Amino acid sequence: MDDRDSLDPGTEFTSESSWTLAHDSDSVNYFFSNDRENSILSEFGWNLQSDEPSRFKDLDRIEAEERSDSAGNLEIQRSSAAGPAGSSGRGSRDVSTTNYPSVSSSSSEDPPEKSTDSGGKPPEIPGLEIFFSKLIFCVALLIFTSEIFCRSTVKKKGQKRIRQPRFAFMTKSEVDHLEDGYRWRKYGQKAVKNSPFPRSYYRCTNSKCTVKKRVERSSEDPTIVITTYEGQHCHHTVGFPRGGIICHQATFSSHMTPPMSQFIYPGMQLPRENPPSTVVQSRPLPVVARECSTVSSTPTPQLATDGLLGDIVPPGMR
DNA sequence: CGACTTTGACCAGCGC
DNA sequence: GCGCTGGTCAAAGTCG
Repeated sequence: MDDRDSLDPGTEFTSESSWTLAHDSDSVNYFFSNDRENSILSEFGWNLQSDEPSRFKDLDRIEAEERSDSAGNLEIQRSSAAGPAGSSGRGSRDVSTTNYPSVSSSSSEDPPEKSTDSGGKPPEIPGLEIFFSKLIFCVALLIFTSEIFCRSTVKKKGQKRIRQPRFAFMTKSEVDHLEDGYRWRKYGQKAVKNSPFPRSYYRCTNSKCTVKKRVERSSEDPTIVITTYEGQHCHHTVGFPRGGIICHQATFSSHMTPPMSQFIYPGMQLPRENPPSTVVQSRPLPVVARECSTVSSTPTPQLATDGLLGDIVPPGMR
């Protein structure tokens, strides 16, 4: 029996802007995707990838496919169809901006990132970009950690390398290494087959912590950063540079099953099991894998006034 | 000077 | 066994 069941993966809870946590019960990987094209995030040009959860594959399968098939796609749905067009990978993405509505995250009609050409300079809002980057990762990480602690890793004798549960997040970002509340030390970088972009390897700087993460750009859409976490943190997050500290409520241990409510701030809507301020709207999900939950978060486009995470982190958690 | 990044070398796993 | 690839190590370099 799996503790993760406490999350009730079948539960659907959603709100105005919903993110989908796709959960393939046979694998250990979870993917977030934004399933509303006009969600606030995508309005700002920031979106987790929208896709049918069923199209997401677990990482091991992805890797197997990558190995066996030169065309090994990560099944990343492009939000800007032309891929690398025009811009050379990192740092090149425009925060599409002029008025948000023009962005429709996952549709193929998106023109390739055009940028500054038409008329005036599009107003850049790096603050927003950073803000939503952090927002996305904060929320994703919260769920991720809550999930990851629900799973105990069984060590087998003789196994040389124990692969811990891994979780991948795809985020539209021009920043490769997105802030997630922990401090990381880079320990390697490798060129990846079939990708022009290198993959970076990070380890949590906490000496007792074995969590690793890999960061790479999608070869199909360089604006997408794929971050893969492996392992579990055994410590609190560190503060963000501007003073916020997130999710320090839980003292993590491998056998814990932290309820989602431990990680989710009051503004967020929670699964049914976690009553506080739960507002559940039943809403048909587009295509739902065997198990799929929609985790809501209602990010307001309002910018933080007291730090980039100021309005992400609930007051009680600061 | 410590923390962190860079980067080439090395090792292990896997498919052929 | 061999070669390819991913993952890690560790020395050197960089930065604040």
